[in-house]
Amino acid sequence: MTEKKELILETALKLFAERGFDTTPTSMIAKEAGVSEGLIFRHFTNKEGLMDAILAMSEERMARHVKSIVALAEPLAKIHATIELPVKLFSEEREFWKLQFSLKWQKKYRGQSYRPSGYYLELVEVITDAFRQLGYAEPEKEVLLLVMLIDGLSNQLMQQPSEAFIEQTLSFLKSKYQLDKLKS
Amino acid sequence: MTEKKELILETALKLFAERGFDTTPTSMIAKEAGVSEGLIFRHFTNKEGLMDAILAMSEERMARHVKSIVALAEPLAKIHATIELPVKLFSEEREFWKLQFSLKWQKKYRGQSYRPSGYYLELVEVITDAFRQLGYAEPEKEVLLLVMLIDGLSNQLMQQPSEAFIEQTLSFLKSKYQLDKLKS
DNA sequence: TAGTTTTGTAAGTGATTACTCACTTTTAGT
DNA sequence: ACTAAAAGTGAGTAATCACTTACAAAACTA
Repeated sequence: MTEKKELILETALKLFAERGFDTTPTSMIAKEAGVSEGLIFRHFTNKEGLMDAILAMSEERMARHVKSIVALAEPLAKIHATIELPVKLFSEEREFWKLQFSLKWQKKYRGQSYRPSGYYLELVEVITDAFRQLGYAEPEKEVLLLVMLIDGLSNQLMQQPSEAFIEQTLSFLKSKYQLDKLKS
Repeated sequence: MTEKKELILETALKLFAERGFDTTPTSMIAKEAGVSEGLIFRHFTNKEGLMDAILAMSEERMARHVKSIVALAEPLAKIHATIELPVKLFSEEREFWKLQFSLKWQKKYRGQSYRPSGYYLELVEVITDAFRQLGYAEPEKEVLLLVMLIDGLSNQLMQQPSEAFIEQTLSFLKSKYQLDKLKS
């Protein structure tokens, strides 16, 4: 990976997240990155190839996050870490994950990288087990609920990313998943 | 509203939902609707004007749904109806609401019609009150939780719209909001 | 150092796109 | 029936876009 290739990748990511894939011309990416437009096509073949490279990065980063959750010992810690995941994601690389989430609604990319991939299935499995260990009656459904909650939380974070709001919401959510709550 | 104007609106809605705003040329809309391309601009000035007209429809339809929820007598019925809202939306006019949700992530339209508008604020207020009546300790936060849940549910419905799945999920969610559950 | 591959550039190019314009047809008010 | 406004058409047009090509510089290999 040469310096300029990486620069193109980062610039494209930033611009795609800010303005969307279709509304960001390759000429703009080149200009912003300070390289010739042709270089984009030398390295990534297509505009779509550029996006695919970004998506591959996403896959890797997410896999790392999931790995760290799976490594936790306590089932409750795993669940809490999962709740915290979107906050962590956005605080670290906001634009990057924003792009990921917006892609869910684009037909073009829903078939490829967003289809439940390895790390997602692993996380679901691990969290199901965590619920089971905690004595929940319907662990599979609880996972689904948690997934929905996290999706919704991500949406909220995009629209209201204030520190205070995040803190409040997180602690409220965690209080819903505590040892002394009923498990029906 | 002439017949052809309405035809343009419906066709554009369908195509925008299927293929996205930016990747749907006005020429395609005209061809599919069986009208001349110029007519689109006569009626809606811009391609963006066409989208604005669609967004205005959305506002109206959503307002109707909210009104019917607000009209319910029992607080629990209001909450359950809110949970059912996304299912109702998607079963009735899938493409239409899909477009709405995808727009949340587009900068262009986030400032305009998607900003918490009248009906949304009213619904939040009413549901907050419902939680209060049911004796929940923190009704404001419960509403937020419910909003996130509904966002997440909408996401799920887009990816897995099978009847059985919807039915299961709905009844599970409703069971979480029952009179005999604790309200901490 | 000679030769080869890789990285980089600048200037196109054809296709597509949103939008315009000159014009005709239909509708509606009096 | 006359007329003015509104609805509708079809053939442009300028601009933009993804991508190509011919070529040069740099980096690697022997």
